[in-house]
Amino acid sequence: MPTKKKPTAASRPERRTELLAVAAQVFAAQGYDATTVRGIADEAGMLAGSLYHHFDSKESMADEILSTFLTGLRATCGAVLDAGLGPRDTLEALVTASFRHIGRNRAAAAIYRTEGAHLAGRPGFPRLAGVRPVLEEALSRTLERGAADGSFRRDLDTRLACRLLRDAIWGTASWHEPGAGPGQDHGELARGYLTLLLDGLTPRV
Amino acid sequence: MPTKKKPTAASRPERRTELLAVAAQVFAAQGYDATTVRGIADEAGMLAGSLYHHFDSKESMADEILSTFLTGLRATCGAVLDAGLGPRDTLEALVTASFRHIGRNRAAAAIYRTEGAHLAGRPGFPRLAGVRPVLEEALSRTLERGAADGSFRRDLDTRLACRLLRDAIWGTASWHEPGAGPGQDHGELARGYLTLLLDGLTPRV
Amino acid sequence: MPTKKKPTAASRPERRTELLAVAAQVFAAQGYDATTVRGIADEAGMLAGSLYHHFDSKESMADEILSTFLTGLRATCGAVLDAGLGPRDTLEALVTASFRHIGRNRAAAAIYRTEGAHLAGRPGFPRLAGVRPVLEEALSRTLERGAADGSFRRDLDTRLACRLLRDAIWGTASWHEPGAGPGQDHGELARGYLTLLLDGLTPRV
Amino acid sequence: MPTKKKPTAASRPERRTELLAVAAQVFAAQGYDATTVRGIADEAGMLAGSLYHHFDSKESMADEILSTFLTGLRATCGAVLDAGLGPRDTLEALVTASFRHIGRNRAAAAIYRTEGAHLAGRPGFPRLAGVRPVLEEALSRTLERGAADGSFRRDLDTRLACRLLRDAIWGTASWHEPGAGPGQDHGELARGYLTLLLDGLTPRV
DNA sequence: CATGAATGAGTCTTCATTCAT
DNA sequence: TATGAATGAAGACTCATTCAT
Repeated sequence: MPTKKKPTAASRPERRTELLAVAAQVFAAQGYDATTVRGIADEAGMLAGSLYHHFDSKESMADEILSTFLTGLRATCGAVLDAGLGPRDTLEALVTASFRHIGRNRAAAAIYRTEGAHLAGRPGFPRLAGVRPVLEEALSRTLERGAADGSFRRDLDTRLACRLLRDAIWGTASWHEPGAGPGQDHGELARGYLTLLLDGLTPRV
Repeated sequence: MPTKKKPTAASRPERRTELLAVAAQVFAAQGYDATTVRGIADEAGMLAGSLYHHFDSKESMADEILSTFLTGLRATCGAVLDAGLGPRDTLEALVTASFRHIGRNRAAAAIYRTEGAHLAGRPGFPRLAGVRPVLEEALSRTLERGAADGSFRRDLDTRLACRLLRDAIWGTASWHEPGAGPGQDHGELARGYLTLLLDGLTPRV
Repeated sequence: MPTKKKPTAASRPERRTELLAVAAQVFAAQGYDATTVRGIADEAGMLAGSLYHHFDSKESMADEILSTFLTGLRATCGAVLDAGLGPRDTLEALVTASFRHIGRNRAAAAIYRTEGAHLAGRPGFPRLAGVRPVLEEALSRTLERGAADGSFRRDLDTRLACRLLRDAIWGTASWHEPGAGPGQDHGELARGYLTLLLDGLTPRV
Repeated sequence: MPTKKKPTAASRPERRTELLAVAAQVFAAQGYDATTVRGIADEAGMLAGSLYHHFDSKESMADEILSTFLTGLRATCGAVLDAGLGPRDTLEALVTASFRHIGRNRAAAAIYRTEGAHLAGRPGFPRLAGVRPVLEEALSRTLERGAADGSFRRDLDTRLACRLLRDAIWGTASWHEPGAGPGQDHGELARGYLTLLLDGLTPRV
């Protein structure tokens, strides 16, 4: 029987995704530990026990939310790095793409930013445990490349700059303004940030 | 009667402070909700129940840790703003002082950064509820002043810059490297960050 | 939406009632504070935590037991007063009906008699807090009416007589003889008491 | 060494008595189980631990309060019975003396009435465990004697009458009116009650 | 005698999870 | 798939009691 699926994951992938979106929202709003399975179920219009027809556990929900988000981020960063652009353009593309990915997965990003470190250390988050900080690595490599070839200041403290960029990018995940439009901002935001940052990174004329 | 102490809040202030330091460490390492009172007590070398001789509740411990930290930060920022420096020097001083305060209260800062938003919304954190984002306000005001008087670029997007600075500063709270020396770094770190940032903020020659 | 039930107050009313009966028995036997939730659960053949599927708290159980009992007593007294009988017949009916109600709810009555006053003062017993002493009021009114119209001695100290009656009636709640048959006694008991009491209240021939 | 006393009872009997009076008040007001040792200590102006210089345990305090009260009641009843009065006078004397004793030890009486039955069943109340219901026995004997010799109605249901008297007497322990004068009432009260009761008990002319 | 810090047992309550219907 | 009753393991908190100072 080729249709044999995992025991508990027996629901339409459609429904799964819906439920994960709800769960992500609740996790982001209250924190993973403060979120009860019943809280998620309430929000989804069902009873707590019913969630277990779709997921193995509360942990597995969060693990899936986060690893899906991170897989997407990895793909995004990988595509940018593989595009063969120069350091400056690569940096721009990384920032822009990150903003977009975070903006499109606000809840997951918020969970990851605030609780990723704690959760990764726990058993029950296997997919989260081994994850490398992709974005940070991409930034680091790009900055070093640019500092070496003169795209950026030669005396740039790349480790510091990397952290600054990283924190700036992830910081946006916390701007919980749900009122803000979902999509179009990311572009402007990224450009604004880049203006601020690049003018500090680029060597003077 | 100033000598009348609350029943539980008694105990010599010395011990209180010690215990709060321990608690802060554990909260920072595991997250507030994942931390058990027994975990704190273990670390402090006593039994869980004994903590209640010094504190009213787990919540009150966290509330006190965070509000003490924030009160200090407010004082720090206030002193800088009151010094009557120009926008650029004020900004430098704010960043330096913040780094120092965060560096000296690493655990509290980490808790605040990762869980402040969640915790402030809960009952049981009265002192945290009404707190204004002091640092952010100080940064915002300083940036606007500098943009107006030409200390910074006149076309500066102050809101964006404020957020960038804020996220950069708070980001350091997460750099958990306990190996890093506790004291001397903050100065260099602040200077390094300022170099990166100011060169982007200052108008071109 | 009348079908919207409180989350915990759900469960079929049948089971609720059963559990409350068990709880009442245990409360009556050991006292409210000395009763542990686990003790009730043991008696009900379930685990302590499972009780919280039916009730919000230990307090709410006792509150419901007592307020249900008192509501019934109020209805009983009200019906008697509304029957339009003369003072003497009203008094007889009040005593008889009270005995019956107490006899049919022995456990609740015992709890109320011994702990009602203490519990009503605590938070967590909202339904008990505002309750008027219905039976006492009914007795008082009837005695005064009878003293005025000559059904009882004109020089009757109604306040004293009211208390005597009240204490006599409630006293039966303590006669915990579980061996005594549940039903038929109340009638005889009430008649016996009335003989004792009325011959003292009725004017001499 | 003839001055060797019990280990913990090492305080002036004076102080002991004071503290027991405080304890009785608190027990009566809140119930034995709901009363904390610290609550008693607060009321006594000392710390919880300090009470253990005077008493072995919370249980021993209550046990002493109750057994002292009951010993006094036994003596009182005994004296009345030994006076060699007729049934009617004996009954009057019993009621009057009981009222007085209860009125002078309001708190202890209230504790006994509401919690005596529960507490006597627990270990830790040795002096309370074996106690006979002296008052009830005295009443019962007197009623039977009177029914036999014609002092009371010959067809009197002595068991019922005994209970009625008992409940009426103990009922006064609950009349918590702390405003009411402490002493002089008991006489009037007893006389009032006796009027009510005796006119029902005495055979008709 | 009194203090106050600490103990250790126990209580109520929560919650993720299971499972028969 | 969904329900709702039940489980069992924990967790926060309380409190009688002890003891060194």
